[in-house]
Amino acid sequence: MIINQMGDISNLESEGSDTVPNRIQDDVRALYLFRDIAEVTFQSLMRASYDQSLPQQVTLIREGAPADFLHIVVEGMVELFATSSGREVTMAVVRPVSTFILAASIRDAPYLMSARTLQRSRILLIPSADLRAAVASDSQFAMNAMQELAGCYRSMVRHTKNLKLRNTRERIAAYLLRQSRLLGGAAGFSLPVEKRLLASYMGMTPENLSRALKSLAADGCKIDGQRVIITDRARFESLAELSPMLDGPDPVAEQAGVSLPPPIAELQI
Amino acid sequence: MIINQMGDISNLESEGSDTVPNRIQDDVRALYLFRDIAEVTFQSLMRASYDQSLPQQVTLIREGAPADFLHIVVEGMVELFATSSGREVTMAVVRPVSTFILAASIRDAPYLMSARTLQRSRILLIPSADLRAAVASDSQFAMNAMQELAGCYRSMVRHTKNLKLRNTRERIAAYLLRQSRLLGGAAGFSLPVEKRLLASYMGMTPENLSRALKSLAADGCKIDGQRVIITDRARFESLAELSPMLDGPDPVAEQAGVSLPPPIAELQI
DNA sequence: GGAATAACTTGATGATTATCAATCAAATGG
DNA sequence: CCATTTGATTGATAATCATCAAGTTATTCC
Repeated sequence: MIINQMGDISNLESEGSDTVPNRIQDDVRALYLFRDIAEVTFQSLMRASYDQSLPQQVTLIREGAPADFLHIVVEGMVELFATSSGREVTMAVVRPVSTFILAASIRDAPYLMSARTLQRSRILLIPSADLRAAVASDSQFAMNAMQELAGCYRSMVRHTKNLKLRNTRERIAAYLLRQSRLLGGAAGFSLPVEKRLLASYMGMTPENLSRALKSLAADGCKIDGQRVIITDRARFESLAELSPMLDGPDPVAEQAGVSLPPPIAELQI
Repeated sequence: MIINQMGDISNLESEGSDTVPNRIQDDVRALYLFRDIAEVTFQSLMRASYDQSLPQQVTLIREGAPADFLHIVVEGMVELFATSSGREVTMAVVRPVSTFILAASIRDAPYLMSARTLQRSRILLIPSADLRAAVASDSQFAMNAMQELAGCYRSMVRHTKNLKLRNTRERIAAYLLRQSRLLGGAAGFSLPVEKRLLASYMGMTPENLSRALKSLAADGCKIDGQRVIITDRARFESLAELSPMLDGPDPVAEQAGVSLPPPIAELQI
């Protein structure tokens, strides 16, 4: 295990796969990537993998480093971000149970994003070499990886289109309406991540996000802290102008570590 | 053949695959996607495919339509673009020999981008159903598709990082320096596409591109029409600040229809 | 619980970028 | 070849967005 090269990881608990609990194996098995693959393939991956618990605010991947592991978030929350000359932007936030940086592992190429824990997290690390061997030997696994990567690509295309075709206010409105739709059209929900991450993901400053959110009250959407309430759906929808080509539904975005988590539903009282 | 549904395609010459010339088959065969796949797989795809010649300015794909075909540009030039409420942005420009919209074909999902010819073009259409069947039956083909899609995803991640981490001027400088690097560090070259397309691809208006290009003369890069001359490499490099994580090299971008074409080299006299 | 930290908000200001309008240059099509 | 169209440039202006500098609220951690 070469984790300690990374410097700022301490207190880690790495263990052979025989210690990956069944509960976790079941969760991982349910991921699209592993669906219907041969049991022997899956077991060999589990056996080769490392299960580590990390505190909050630990950098587990630095962009540019060789992609030695496919990562799977089992507990907690991980931010994927990118940096350049001092600036930093959020590229995705990953919640359980999801893989991330599949593409780098498959291509045996350097990571294009960095990753840090936003909470105490439990991460399963599958060595990329084992992953590639498994993909080469199990054609169902190869098909799954192919489908997943095609989906990742399409999610990123959507994200790029959003950035280029909509301005700040439009991006926010569309995002909020998509969140509502993910909950079956719920009028109220809570934002899944801090606003600073949301702002960075959507390509704007926290200040502008704050102002824009406030201004949306006049268009049928009220925000109070983390809570969002769509007060005038018709009005808000006409503002947001959702379109299937920009706004999905996107079946892959959930599990593949390419966007933000789904919203948090209201408690039914 | 259902092409005529598309409305604005006329004068097309669709033909059975027995008429796809060997020269073209050889070019297609050389694409990474088809490398080392079984001859029977390749031949069945060629037999199922349509070879069409299209005039300039023909829309061959509309976003939202089902992805009935994988496209391969054999001659000419094709623009991939996206639209939303009246606005339109260039997502890629594809030159021979390259595939495009592989992800939609593989996923059997709607196209996320539209496509139109920028010149008189020759396009090979491979029915997506045949493509998926071939991928399912030929594991080498599946591996190639998987690798290609991983590369497409990574190219799009790079593009998104560029949009979010750099301002207009920085994006332009980095782009020009990348172009130079593609020609082995050539000081002079020509832009591969019209500036309006370049501007839109990089997420800015033609006016701003024009102004920024002019201003770069003071930083070591002179632009005259389509011609670019890096006059002070050291100075220009320190401005552009290329980084491997944003600027590649990106081995996939070439053949997969996810970015702009390479620059045009100077004639050696 | 209360201090300390971090996140969020708000206002003022400035930089960046888009839009509009006009001109100029280049390419296209009879 | 010339007329027409399309693309590129330039200047003036406006909109958008970022930055800076407070404040305020919320969270975290003894």
